[in-house]
Amino acid sequence: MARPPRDTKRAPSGERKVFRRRQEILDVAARIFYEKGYDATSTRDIAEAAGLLKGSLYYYVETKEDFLFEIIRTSHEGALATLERVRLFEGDVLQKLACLVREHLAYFVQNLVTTSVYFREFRVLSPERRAIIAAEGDAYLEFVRSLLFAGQRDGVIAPEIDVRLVSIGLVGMLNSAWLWYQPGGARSTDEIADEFVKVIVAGVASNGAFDTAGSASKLRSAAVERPVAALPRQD
Amino acid sequence: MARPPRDTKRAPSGERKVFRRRQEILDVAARIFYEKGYDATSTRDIAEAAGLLKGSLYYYVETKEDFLFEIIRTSHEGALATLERVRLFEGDVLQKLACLVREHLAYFVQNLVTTSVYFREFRVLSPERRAIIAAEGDAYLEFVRSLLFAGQRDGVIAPEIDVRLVSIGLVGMLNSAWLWYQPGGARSTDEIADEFVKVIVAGVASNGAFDTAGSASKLRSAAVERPVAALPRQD
Amino acid sequence: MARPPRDTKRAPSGERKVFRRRQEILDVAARIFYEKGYDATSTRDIAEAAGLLKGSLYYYVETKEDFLFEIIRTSHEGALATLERVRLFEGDVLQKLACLVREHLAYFVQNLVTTSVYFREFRVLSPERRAIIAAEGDAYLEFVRSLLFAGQRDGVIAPEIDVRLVSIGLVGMLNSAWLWYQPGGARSTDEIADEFVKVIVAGVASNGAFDTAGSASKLRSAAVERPVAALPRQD
Amino acid sequence: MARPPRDTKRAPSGERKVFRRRQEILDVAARIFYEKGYDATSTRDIAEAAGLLKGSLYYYVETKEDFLFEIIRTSHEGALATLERVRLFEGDVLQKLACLVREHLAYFVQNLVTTSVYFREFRVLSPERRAIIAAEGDAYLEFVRSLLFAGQRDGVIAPEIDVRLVSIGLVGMLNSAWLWYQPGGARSTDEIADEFVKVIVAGVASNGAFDTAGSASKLRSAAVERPVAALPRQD
DNA sequence: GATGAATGAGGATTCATTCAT
DNA sequence: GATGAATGAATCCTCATTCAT
Repeated sequence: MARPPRDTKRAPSGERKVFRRRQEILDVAARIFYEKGYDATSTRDIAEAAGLLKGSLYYYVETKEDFLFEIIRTSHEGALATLERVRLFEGDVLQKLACLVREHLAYFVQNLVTTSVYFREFRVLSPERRAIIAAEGDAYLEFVRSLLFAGQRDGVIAPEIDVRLVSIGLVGMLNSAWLWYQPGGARSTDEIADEFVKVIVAGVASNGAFDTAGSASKLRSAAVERPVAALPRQD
Repeated sequence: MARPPRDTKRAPSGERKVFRRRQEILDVAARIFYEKGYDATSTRDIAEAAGLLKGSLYYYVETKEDFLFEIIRTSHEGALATLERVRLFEGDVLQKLACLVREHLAYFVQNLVTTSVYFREFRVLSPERRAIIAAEGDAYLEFVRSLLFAGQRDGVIAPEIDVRLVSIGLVGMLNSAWLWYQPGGARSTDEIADEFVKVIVAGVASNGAFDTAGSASKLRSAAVERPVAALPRQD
Repeated sequence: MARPPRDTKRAPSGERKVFRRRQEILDVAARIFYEKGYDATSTRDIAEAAGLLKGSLYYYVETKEDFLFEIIRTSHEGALATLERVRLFEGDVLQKLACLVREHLAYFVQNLVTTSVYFREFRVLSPERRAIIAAEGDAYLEFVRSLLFAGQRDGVIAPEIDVRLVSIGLVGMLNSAWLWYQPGGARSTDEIADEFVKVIVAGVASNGAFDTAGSASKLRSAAVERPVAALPRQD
Repeated sequence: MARPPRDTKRAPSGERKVFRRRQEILDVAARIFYEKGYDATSTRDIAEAAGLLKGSLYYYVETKEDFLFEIIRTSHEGALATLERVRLFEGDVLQKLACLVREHLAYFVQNLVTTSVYFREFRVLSPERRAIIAAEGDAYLEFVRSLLFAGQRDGVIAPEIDVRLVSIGLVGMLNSAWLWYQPGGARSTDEIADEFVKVIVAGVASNGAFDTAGSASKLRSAAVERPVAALPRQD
């Protein structure tokens, strides 16, 4: 018999009910933010959609921004969690890369509303909160980089590739999904992912080297200081 | 040589003066939108930065949204104009593709403020105005597609690539630049572009084909109905 | 005796309270509109007079025009309601006509503020709202007409009278009351009404159908202090 | 050869031109006030309709209210001038009364725009200006009264009538014309006037003093399409 | 847990008016 | 005579937030 996870002092079912209600409201809020944008959404909109009055929201939350933060944090953490599956994936670097692409896109698709809110509204968060998300988010980019570095070490990824820049581009590409993915589209997520995998892996793999000698200038290895946020970070 | 009949004394310099002042204000507005976001920017912020009073802005503009629209439209049209240079570029498809990547990134870098405002705030535009931009914007994606199709016809681009999806991914990748590009970064735009070119071209080129057969599921050829917006479109 | 199931504890007194407060504010607004005119009255004026802040008005109303509409609608419906008493009045057509004049004037006098606001500001209402009022309002004129027509049928009203035109003139005359009626004037409403009755009935009655002397109460000769402006004056 | 009336020191034609232009602008303003109401009309509306810019109006006028005052004053003086014709009319009191009704209505019809503006907007004038108009205006009512008193002296007007009240009612009736008169209506002004004359004269005349049948011109029975609003309707 | 009533600061916008040119 | 650019005060309205009940 599982115990209620935390804070069990009393009124366990009561507390859980509040928790559930709160989650309901957050879901409602996410959907409205998704549809109208954060700034264009009033607390009244949220309250009405959740079936209570404006003022009553403040039982669950302290400021309107709290809604946004909770939504973004949850979305972000979910995205980071997909990395775990990539880590556990058995295969070489290229296969892991393919796995990452698939997981990333799958997560987007399954969480389109919150993911979109995250990407659209990240910047309205307070600097402090932005920093919290950003810190976690760097881990994602770091993971991609380490994957690419490992691939170079293993010889399956072209050595002339600038890992920092390419990882940014790759993540940027995947992160654009919320802008074009259509829930009822003609392709399954898997099909979309496969297509991306094809191009990305071919792009970075060493055995498929394309002679870009002519067009590429000599690359110094200096890093781009403030690269793309990680998976879901956008600032 | 006859002089233009009337309006000559005042109108040209006069009209130009309003025009110039208006442009000044638009530039100021763009910068503030860039720094604080559209919704967080008050008309008073703009007015003060431009050296007039709140109300005086309305001599140049009818609504606050007009500022945004003007900024976005200009940014968007500038981006579309880069396609002309790609069209005129002499070379095969892969070289043209490389050219497009360079021009795209160069435009972003040189117009970071307006481009960023465009991407961040596109959705606050009224549906009508969004539609205006979107309509023009489809041309960009269409161009990329025709380029890839031509490459497949010429045999330089892998035939198994789904042009629609890949063009979306490619454009999505380039469009993410505003999120990570740092004006004073260690890399020149050319270097960054070269890096992207390397990966992209390698990714789509047929001669460097990577065997993705294992990872790719069977692809049906149905199109994605409403794929990513064009270059600068985002909705 | 079962109590109404829910909402009973709070709702009735609660709802009534808002309702009452709203009515208070409407009354205050009517008075200020009466004194300064609608356009010259700011929401701040209303709020201050009602003892709240500008913004707080919008808890009770959605736009400033709502105040006006509510005032006018109430005034209008009250006026229409007087017709009921005329309908129930026992007597011949001429006596009913006399009754109508008295009721009409009595209503004006007892509701001078709202009636005046109605007449002064009717045109600032939106076309939609104007139409709502107007639709109801036609009933009044229609009633007067049917009364006059009935009188012609009965032979008590001169057959050569154009009922449509005369009813307009009659109503126009009564409706001018708000322009000249003085609350503290030397004449009672009854006396004023009698005077009008005399002239109107004499004006429309067939020869000999109405005994002027009988219907008039004893008139004192005191003047109405601030009567209607002259020809075109209206204040 | 008539000399320019006043202020002939110099630039007679120049001054006249300004005068004419000013009158043009006043006419334009009157029409817009008539259509939209004074408060809803901006100086820009007037300027545009007159073919110049907002600021340029102030060459002709010092404040927006000046437009209104000029319009109302002109309208008012024109109305008063009709009294002259009534004074000169040869006939007994009842005939003079009939003449007054006709002149009054004729003036309204021929000056519907300015008359309506006068009635609608009189109250937005400053107290000082209102007083100016009002002072002149009392003469009108005074004239009507003296007419009725004379009629009582001559025995053609019923002695039991309260002249003050009845004159108010009579004028109120005539003054309501702007609310219901329709330029393209089925009745001529004369026909309308005759109808009013019939009732009014019958209403005030001593028994048998006035032959109703004789004074009325032949009446067609066509209806007035959009007559006065109902009781409290005013549009 | 939720409501109802209000707050108070700030928002975009309007507009009569001015005045140097 | 008219323009163009700006003023500055006022306007209606929005909205996140509070708190006694």
